[in-house]
This record gives sequence, C-alpha cells and structure tokens, in this order.
Amino acid sequence: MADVRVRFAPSPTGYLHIGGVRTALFNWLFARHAQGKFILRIEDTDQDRSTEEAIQAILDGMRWVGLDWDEGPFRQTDRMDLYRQQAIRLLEQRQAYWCVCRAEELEARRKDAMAKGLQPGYDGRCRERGITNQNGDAALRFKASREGQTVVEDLIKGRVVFENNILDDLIILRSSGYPTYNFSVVVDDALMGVTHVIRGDDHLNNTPRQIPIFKALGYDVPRFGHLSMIMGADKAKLSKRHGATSILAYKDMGYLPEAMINYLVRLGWSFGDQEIFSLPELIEKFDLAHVQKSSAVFNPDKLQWMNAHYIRHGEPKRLAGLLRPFFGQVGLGEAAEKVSDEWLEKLVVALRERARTLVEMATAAAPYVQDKIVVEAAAAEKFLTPEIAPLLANLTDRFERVTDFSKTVLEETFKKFLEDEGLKIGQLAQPVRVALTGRTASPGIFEVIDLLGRERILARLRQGIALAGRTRP
RNA sequence: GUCCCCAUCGUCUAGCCUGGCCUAGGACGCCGGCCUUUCAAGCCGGCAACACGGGUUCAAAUCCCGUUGGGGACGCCA
Repeated sequence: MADVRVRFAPSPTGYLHIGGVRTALFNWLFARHAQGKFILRIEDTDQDRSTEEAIQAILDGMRWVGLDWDEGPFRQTDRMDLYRQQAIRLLEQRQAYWCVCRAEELEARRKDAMAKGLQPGYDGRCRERGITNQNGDAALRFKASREGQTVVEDLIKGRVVFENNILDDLIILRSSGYPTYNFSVVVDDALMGVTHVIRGDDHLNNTPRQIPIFKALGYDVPRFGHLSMIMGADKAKLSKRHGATSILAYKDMGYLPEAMINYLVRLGWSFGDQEIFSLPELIEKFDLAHVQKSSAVFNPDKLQWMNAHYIRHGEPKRLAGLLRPFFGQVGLGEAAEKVSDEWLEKLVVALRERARTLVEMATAAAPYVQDKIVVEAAAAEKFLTPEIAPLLANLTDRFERVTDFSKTVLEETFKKFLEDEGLKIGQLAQPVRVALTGRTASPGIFEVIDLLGRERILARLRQGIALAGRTRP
C-alpha cells in the first residue's frame, strides 16, 4: 500500500475543542503508527465566520498537546485558484451546472418542504437549463447521480450503503466564487494525496456526496473512517454549554498534556484493560480496529484522576517548570518569584501526591512559598490548646539550639524530643503541623520542616505557642 | 419528516467479528477496611450492566429480524 497520509482539517470558526483534539489525535496516532504523514489544513472558506484568532488558538492547542504536523498548516483561502480550476473542469465535463436560485428562495423552499414533510433538498430546477454565468453571481452545482447506490466501506463503522436518490445537487462554488466545504475537502484530499480520511461521525452523511466528486474529478477515493462523537453529561454533542471545552482552557485549569492525550485516547479506543499509556506505547499500539463505534460521554472525574496520575509520576523538574505560571493565578505570584528552581522541585515532590491539577498544587503551595501564614480557626481551636503550649515551647527551644538546620538533624531532634517527653509522634505532629502550615492537612511533617527553613519554622512555632497559650472564651 | 450511525455497571470500556472459557472482567466515581504523624497516595473488599421482544442453535452479551431509546445529518457552515 502507498504510504499513509492523513490530515486534520479544522475550521477556524471557534476555539479548538476536546472533540477536535481527539480527532486530531486519532489521525496523528494513525500516521505515526504507520510512519506516514500527518497534514494540518485549515478550512477557512467561510469568510464570515473564520478568524485569525481561531487559527492561532488551533495552532496553540495542537502544540500544547504535542500533536506536531509534517505538512502545513495549509489554508484553503490560499488555494482558491485550485478549487476554481477543478470546478471549471467539472463544468466543462458537464458534471456541474450554474444555478441562479437565490439563497433566500432556497431557504424558503426548504422550510416549505420540511413543513410538508417532504425532503428538504434542492429540487434541481436549474439542472437542465444550460445557464451561463453571465452576471457572475450564479452558484455552481455538482450534478449528482440519481440512480444506484454509494457504498462506503468505513474503517470503523463497516459497510454503509446510501441510496443515491436521496442526494441532491450540492453547491460546489458559491456565487461569491468561494468553494463550499464538500468541494474543497475533496479537491484538497485528492491533491494532497490523503489516503485515509479519519473524521467525526457527523461527516458520515457527507461521504456519499464527496465520493462521486472524487470520481468525477478522476481521483482515487481515499479510505474513510468515521469516529463517533464525544458528548457531554447530558448526552448531547459537546458544546460550549458543557463548560470548558476549549483545549487551552484545560491547560489553564492545570491539566497536563500527557493526561489529556491519555484520557482522550481512551475515549473510544482501548487496548484490553490497559488505562495508562506512554506516547511511544500509544504509537505502537494504536489501531482503528479497536475504536468504539458508539459515542462516549466526557467524564471530567476520570480526566482528573488521569491528571493526578501523571502529576504523581511526572518528573519533578519539569512539573516545577509547568507549575510556576500558576502561582499568579492563585495570588502567590510575587511570593513565588523569590523561590529557587531547586526548592520548587522539592516542593513539587512534597505536594504531588495530593494535587490533581497544577492549580490545586499551586493553591496547596501557599504556606510554603509565603512568609506569613494565617492559621485556620478550627485547626487552632482543636490542636493549639493550652496543654500543648509548653511542649511547643520546649520543642522551639531545642530547634533554636540546632546549628545544622538540615532535614536529618531536625528530624532527629524532633524524635529525641518525643522520646524525652514520652510522647508518640501522633500527639505532637498535628499541633506542629497546624503551627507550621496553618492547616490540618499537609505533606509529612519532616518534609514540611525541610521546606520551610529555620526562620519561618521558629517564627511560626512562636506564633503557634501564642495561639495555644491564649485564654479562650 | 427523511436518511445515516449507535446500544455491556452512573461514566469510560474488555468480551462480540471467529457462539460454550462470562457466576460478564478492568478503570473512574461511590461505600467500607488496612496502612499511617494529618491529608493524600498505596493495598484489600463491596455496590453496580449485557435496553426490550422474537428467532437461529444442544448452547447467545456474542449471529439474524423487529421494537424502543439515544445521537448525527439534511445550508451559497464546516
């Protein structure tokens, strides 16, 4: 077989959403697996709705998840001559004709037909009129066959048969001279040598309209594979209503691209019981045969679990770098600037088991990056009691006398203190935790100590003693 | 309305093509326990599904038909 060539062809009429990324991912994986080419093509023939910002957002999104392309990004608006040439060829071959029906008329007729329960398609009234495009404002229609069947041997759905009599003559060139989707895709897929068209389910009905165009133009028809859609919790096609569906929104919420990829690939594709896949593994194992035919509901909980997994197992150094931009978002921007990369790495190691997103991690980092903390009232109430005050004071004295303020020495000092006082670690760890972090939950107490450093430990211990010793109502 | 697609725990799925190994497996979530300096993580256990009805067969989650349900498409959008 010829070398595999696939493409991802989004239209820049909005941001790149989850569903688009999954389609891109499946194409990308298919290409990488087959050592073929992955082409990025921007379908911007809708002059009214396409925007430069959307193109940028698509590119940024693709880069963020790491889906790199071998060719492109091509823009259809740069290829107008090609479509017009091909369209004229069809006209000359008498496989296309000019139509002077007005858009408004067509719309009215369509509504009328729908209301009467008839097929809403174009009735073909200009089909045999032999109109010449004298005024330059006619649309060009493809003359579709009304007989026989068009069969799609879909790589995912299997054999799908369409009766040609349900097809109408679709417009391939608008009166503006711009090609329509169903025509430009065919021309581009043919000219770019695309061998496999892997796209959303919502295009399955377009396939029997596109196949005859490939044939009329004399090109090979590519293989098709139609992916089921991703739905929201309400089982409707994923849209803005379902909250953050822009892929970049997930970046901002503190998700890791590898978690996103891993989650998305499992939405419709499986390899036995396996859930976690590295990228090389995905490239090696991905195939269309194990792609689910039915649609899948997007499950934020599982994505979050997946993200937590990658945070826990990720390389601390990289995570630390990814974490930095999030401090600003949680109001720790200034405090975090003073922090060294080395220290931050240590912080990541301490926090990664309890953070599901980078936002959560940044939030949890507050007591460690800030100089001053506010002790939660309930925590102080419960653990910073008058009885604990002297113990805290004695511990502080011991810490003050320590000259080598290293984790090991501090831990030894702490344990020695427990021994001398005849205490179990559980009796003192919680009060100390509350004094040092202001919270009842934190990483291991010795990790906390290691993170804070002498000055802050002593200051917070003293603050804790003060809180514990105060008289209460 | 017409056409097309789909149908296993709440959700993602394995199994289906090539019927028996299925008392239907895994994962997320949920519940309980263990571990434990807290919270997590980890480990162990639990709840929970073959949409329905007909066939075919010795045997059906698996094959066939129908019903129901869900989704998508029917644009001078893509």
